[in-house]
Amino acid sequence: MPNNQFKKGELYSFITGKASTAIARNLQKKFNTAGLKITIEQWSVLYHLWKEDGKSQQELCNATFRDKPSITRLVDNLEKLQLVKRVPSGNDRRINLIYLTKQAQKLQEETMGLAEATLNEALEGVPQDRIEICKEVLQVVYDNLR
Amino acid sequence: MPNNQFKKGELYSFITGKASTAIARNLQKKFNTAGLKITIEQWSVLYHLWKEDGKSQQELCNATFRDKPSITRLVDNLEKLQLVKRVPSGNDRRINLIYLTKQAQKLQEETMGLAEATLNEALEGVPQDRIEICKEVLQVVYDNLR
DNA sequence: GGCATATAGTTAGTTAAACAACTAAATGAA
DNA sequence: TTCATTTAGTTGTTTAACTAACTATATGCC
Repeated sequence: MPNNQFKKGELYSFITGKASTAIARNLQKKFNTAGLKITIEQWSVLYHLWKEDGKSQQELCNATFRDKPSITRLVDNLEKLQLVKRVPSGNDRRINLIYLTKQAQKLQEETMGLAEATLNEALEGVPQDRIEICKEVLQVVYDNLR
Repeated sequence: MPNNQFKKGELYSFITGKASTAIARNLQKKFNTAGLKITIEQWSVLYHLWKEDGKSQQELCNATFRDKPSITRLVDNLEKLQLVKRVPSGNDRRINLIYLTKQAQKLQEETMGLAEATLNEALEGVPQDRIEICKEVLQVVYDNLR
């Protein structure tokens, strides 16, 4: 018995993720306006390296929910921008460990401030308890499909 | 006074839209498995044409939250697949009206069933009232940033 | 009518995602 | 030790998004 909670007219936004698209575009514009020449996707990789760098590309795949070719090319472009460096692992010669450069470390504070500003705009007028419920529902969706 | 509702550790999923990415991938896999050779993005255009075709490309931009070059190329590819046809508007020679072919009309029922199945999997175990709140929050986010 | 402006759509260039096919290195079982 | 399997990462191809620059047509003001 399917839980037929969705009427057809309601399918669209959930599938296409208009809200997260709007958030990403807003943040990308803030980056551009601030003269920060990085993409949202590059930022999402840096985000996990700021928590702790020296991660392998595979670990970045898991953290960012991207496949291996996507991470290969994102790391390629981040290396071109001199924001990260690939360092071969001593233990396992298949593995690259990805380290932040000094320039990337400088980006953290500024971009995090812009990201918080975007979320504050996005969620203006939404009570905290409803935000919590929304986050929890999205987490279940992710866990159900992963 | 900003409503500083997000702590740093909670930024990531909201911005990157992992839940909607998971939904879109799941549905794309269902299309592939069923032998339906369309992308989610193409489906999102067809979705609005199934409601009513003969829309202009600009109307499709607004409906799908995409810019004009994206719609130009999606319509290009849908035309190559013989799923839509561009028809010049009689009133305004700048405008193309986009009409579904018979083949596209046949796709509607099957793809809508798969989309509902994806959403039922995604939302399994989530009570209806929490789904409603989540949808409303995402709508506010979209309205706030659009 | 004539001209500035706005609107509809296209084209070009860069970045990214999905998939398949590939190389190199590590693992594990006989 | 050897050989199949697994894991880490790369490369090639197609589709799509974003920006900027462009063409063609319509609108509105004088």
